[in-house]
Amino acid sequence: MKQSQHVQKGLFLRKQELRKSIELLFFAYRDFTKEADEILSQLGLGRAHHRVIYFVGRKPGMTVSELLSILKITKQSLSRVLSHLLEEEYITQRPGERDKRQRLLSLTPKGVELEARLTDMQCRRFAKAYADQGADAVNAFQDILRNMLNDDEHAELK
Amino acid sequence: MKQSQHVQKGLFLRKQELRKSIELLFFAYRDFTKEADEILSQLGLGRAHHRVIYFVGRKPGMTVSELLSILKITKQSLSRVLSHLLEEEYITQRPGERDKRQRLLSLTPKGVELEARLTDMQCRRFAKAYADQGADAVNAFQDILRNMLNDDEHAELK
DNA sequence: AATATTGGTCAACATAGCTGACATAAATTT
DNA sequence: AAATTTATGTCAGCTATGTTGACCAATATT
Repeated sequence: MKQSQHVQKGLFLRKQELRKSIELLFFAYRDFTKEADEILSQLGLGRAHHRVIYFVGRKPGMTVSELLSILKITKQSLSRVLSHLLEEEYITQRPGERDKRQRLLSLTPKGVELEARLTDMQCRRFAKAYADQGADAVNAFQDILRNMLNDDEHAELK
Repeated sequence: MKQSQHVQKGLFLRKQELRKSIELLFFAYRDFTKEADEILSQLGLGRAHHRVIYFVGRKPGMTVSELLSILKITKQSLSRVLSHLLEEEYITQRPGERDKRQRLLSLTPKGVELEARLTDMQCRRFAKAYADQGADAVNAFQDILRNMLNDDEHAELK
């Protein structure tokens, strides 16, 4: 009986620990995104626009298909956001060289500026969160996040 | 010149590292929530319902105000979700004892069951992510998430 | 020449946020 | 006792971001 109580208590503590992790992730993600969301909303943009600008900024000349497979949203959802970014001249497109159907997407100077502003902001938040931690801690943090990913996807990050 | 190039390169690497963190967080959060979202959508519920069930489950007898201040959404948004959960009998309410205006919220057995199912699932994902890591790593992970929170909020988690 | 791929477009819908205005009941303060 | 604050509800309407399904056009590949 003593033994099973001990096990029970152990499981309970572990469960509490895991619930705390769930909550931390929820609140951390919310606070993390909020700052950028505020800037974006002043510009009449949303988080969906941010994602597009971010990933196009990371890989200029990216195609619509590539973007779709990263974002995992429908063509229609992306199309709405992308047309807006083209109209507002955050993004430019040029036809693919080998395949002329493709639209190779890049940031305009205006897009580069916004991307840098938002990314710098988010990098600063990470830098601050990492500041009092050693290299081992940062690696552990990244490893754990990587472990949370679905195994079958994200080949490039694993 | 050599020196400034070195500094430049250092900054560049650090920036890349921080961008990787941004991406990891984005993908990890997406994969983390997806699993529960699928269950929920089969039941005609969404992530907003999940949050309510989760936090009411964590603290039975919670009031609407408390919930509002945790979730930081508007009364109207919460009201929609909450009425649905009451109708579908995932949640019950009783008037407050000292203050009869309050609605003290609790899970019904049906609500308890769903909460457990979803929380267990998310706990399992964390347990898996923590599995090959030591206690130091787990603590570092949680500390870094805590550092990402806005300082002025989340007194209970800090 | 047939088929597959890349991409766009239209219509309609759902979810989950938001705002503003106003109502009611109960508790607290003056 | 009256006034104010608090906890909550409700109505109407808006926005952002996701969804589905149907269909079209241009271009590549076989």
